[in-house]
Amino acid sequence: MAKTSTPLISGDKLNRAAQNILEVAGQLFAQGGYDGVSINEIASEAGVSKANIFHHFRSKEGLYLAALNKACSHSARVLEDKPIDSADDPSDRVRNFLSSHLEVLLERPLASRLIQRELLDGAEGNGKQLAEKVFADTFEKITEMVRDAQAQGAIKSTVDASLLAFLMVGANVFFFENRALLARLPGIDFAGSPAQYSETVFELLAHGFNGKG
Amino acid sequence: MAKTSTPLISGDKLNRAAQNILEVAGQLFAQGGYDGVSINEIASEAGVSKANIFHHFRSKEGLYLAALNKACSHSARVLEDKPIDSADDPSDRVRNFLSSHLEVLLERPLASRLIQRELLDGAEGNGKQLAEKVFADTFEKITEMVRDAQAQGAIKSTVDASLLAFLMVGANVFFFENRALLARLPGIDFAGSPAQYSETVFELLAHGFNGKG
DNA sequence: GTCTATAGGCCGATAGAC
DNA sequence: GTCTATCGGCCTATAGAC
Repeated sequence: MAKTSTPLISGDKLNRAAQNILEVAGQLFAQGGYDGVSINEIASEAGVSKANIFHHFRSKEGLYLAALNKACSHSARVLEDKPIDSADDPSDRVRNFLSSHLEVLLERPLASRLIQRELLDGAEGNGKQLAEKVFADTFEKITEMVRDAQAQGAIKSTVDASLLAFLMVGANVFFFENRALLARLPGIDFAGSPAQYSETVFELLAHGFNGKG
Repeated sequence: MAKTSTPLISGDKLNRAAQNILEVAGQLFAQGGYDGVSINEIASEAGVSKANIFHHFRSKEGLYLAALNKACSHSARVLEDKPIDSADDPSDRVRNFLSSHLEVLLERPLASRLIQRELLDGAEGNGKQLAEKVFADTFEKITEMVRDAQAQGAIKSTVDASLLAFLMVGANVFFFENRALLARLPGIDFAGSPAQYSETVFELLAHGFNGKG
């Protein structure tokens, strides 16, 4: 269990005004994307002048990176704190991961969205590297958990651990990104309840759809 | 099998120059998003003047909608044509869907990306409705396929058909969106081969990870 | 640290010649 | 149908008073 805890330094020693700007910027960037939000809007929403923003942050890109950095720090820290390994049964650890991970995504939806957005359409550069590190770390952690479960005989050794990890993360992210649309479609039982979704996904992944059960 | 074939009229009666503009615009919008691409860039890339674009298309938004419409038409038509139902074994139909759907996504990656982008960050409006219709139709079609397979005893009746459909679409979309990053991560066998990915996902979904197999 | 004022540039969209 | 030239507006970023 190597601990490569690159700190992903957040804006911790910023004063109240700067923190406020960062907070507002994070929300707006998450909703509108980098190009879709102007410094004017952020200034207006934060109740400060445009020049004040440029006093606290080098440039629009600097502000964006600071907001993304904050979101990534939060996401990494929360996943680190979640006691996934607390359960004794390795199968329960997988079950717990599925629900915990989805809860983390839903807990701070705008931070999650900011990271997802950067992964999907961010230009190559500092921002994308940050977001990709969050993705890779999450992915690595869950892959490791699957391998442990395989070593203990709770998961078939024939299953590709990274594939199962990828499917689990994907199932959660896909639910997170499409939950609004899902709720509008008719006849979807799991749309409104993340906990129910997690449990049903676990059952399906565990036992498969094959047969007449 | 109700056939609600709303045509999603594409720019079929456009002349060569306009088609060219539409093609270029579709590519650039897919890569950069609506706000990330200017009419100047499209004009330059297409080899025409900016005024010419406004001659053929009412506005920037009109051009964007035409490009999105074209992508949606393609996506809907291809899914309609794919002979998913050709297999006799309902289990094979599910297997075929997984690989066919992923192939469709990868066949025209920019069109797929344009639709995905609109689903994720598009403002409420005509564009989002178009993209959501494509999503909903795909989702409905595959749900129906799962229900058929259940009726024939190939899939457990206890499985939630819409959940399985959602997981299958999600597994493919998540692979499509993250394939570049996936290829950069170490130790991922399925990253470079969509066919292998589809097959492995099918096996896992069919039999589950439970047990010592 | 916070503000007003403004520089300088690119934007979407239009006018009008050919 | 295609162009050049241009308009008014909004953008990021800076200057300088307080």
